[in-house]
Amino acid sequence: MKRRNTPTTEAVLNVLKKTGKAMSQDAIEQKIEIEINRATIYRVLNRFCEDGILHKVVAEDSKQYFALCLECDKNQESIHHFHFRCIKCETIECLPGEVNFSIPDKYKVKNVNCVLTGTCDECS
Amino acid sequence: MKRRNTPTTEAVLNVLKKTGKAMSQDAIEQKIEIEINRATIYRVLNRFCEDGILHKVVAEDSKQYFALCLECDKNQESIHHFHFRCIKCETIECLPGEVNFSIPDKYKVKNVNCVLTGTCDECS
DNA sequence: TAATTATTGCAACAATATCGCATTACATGA
DNA sequence: TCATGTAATGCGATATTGTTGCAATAATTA
Repeated sequence: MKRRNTPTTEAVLNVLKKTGKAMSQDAIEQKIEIEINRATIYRVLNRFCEDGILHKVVAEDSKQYFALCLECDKNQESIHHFHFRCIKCETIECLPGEVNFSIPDKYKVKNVNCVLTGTCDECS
Repeated sequence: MKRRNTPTTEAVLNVLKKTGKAMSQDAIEQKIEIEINRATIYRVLNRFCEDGILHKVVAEDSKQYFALCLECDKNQESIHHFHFRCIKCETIECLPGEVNFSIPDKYKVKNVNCVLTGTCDECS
């Protein structure tokens, strides 16, 4: 299934590039210039995730946030990093540090979802 | 506001003690002997969280999971640990390791939500 | 330019979680 | 033991988030 370039896909990517942060569908819809259906935004976001262009985090507000994969490796085995969610400015940013954990051999970790919540630099 | 002992509160606590894992409202409702309303279970769980008896994690399935605070300190500053969610047996367990992260000074972390997902010891 | 098929919008749906309000029942003091 | 204040509960309604089916649209390419 080959992907197609559409105004929608470009607009979504541009918003994410511009803010440089992880955003929810809702936040994206608000910041975007053109009008895009909610379901479509989700589909675009999920498609980008499949393609390794975006990654998804679920914060403890139970919402999904999507961000550009920068240092993420395209060869699947992405380096998992922490995310910081500021409750004041309501943004989520990817933190540079890698997530380290130790776990018994037999356990197989397929996904890592780490979000720290609090107030960020500017809001503290 | 003084807490009261009710069959509901005891039943919920007992289920969590018995399994020793983090459970969702749904899982608790299924395992419990008596019939308790959904909203009530949520209220009981949230009350226990306020009292520092339980702690809550949100997994990347966007659901809330509640577990007994064992090594959690009652003096608020609880030691944050990783959680492991097995997609096969659909349970979440608290891992012993502490979550270590570094973050710029001005940032203030108020909550840590870390969930690893995959297959556990028994299901691998 | 026509044809193929990925993409979109709309509406409906599912699931999780919360809230208001009337009712019930726990716990305490008399 | 009983009466009373009020925390806890059940019910229904509601909010929010995210997904899906289907028909219509539009991007690619030959």
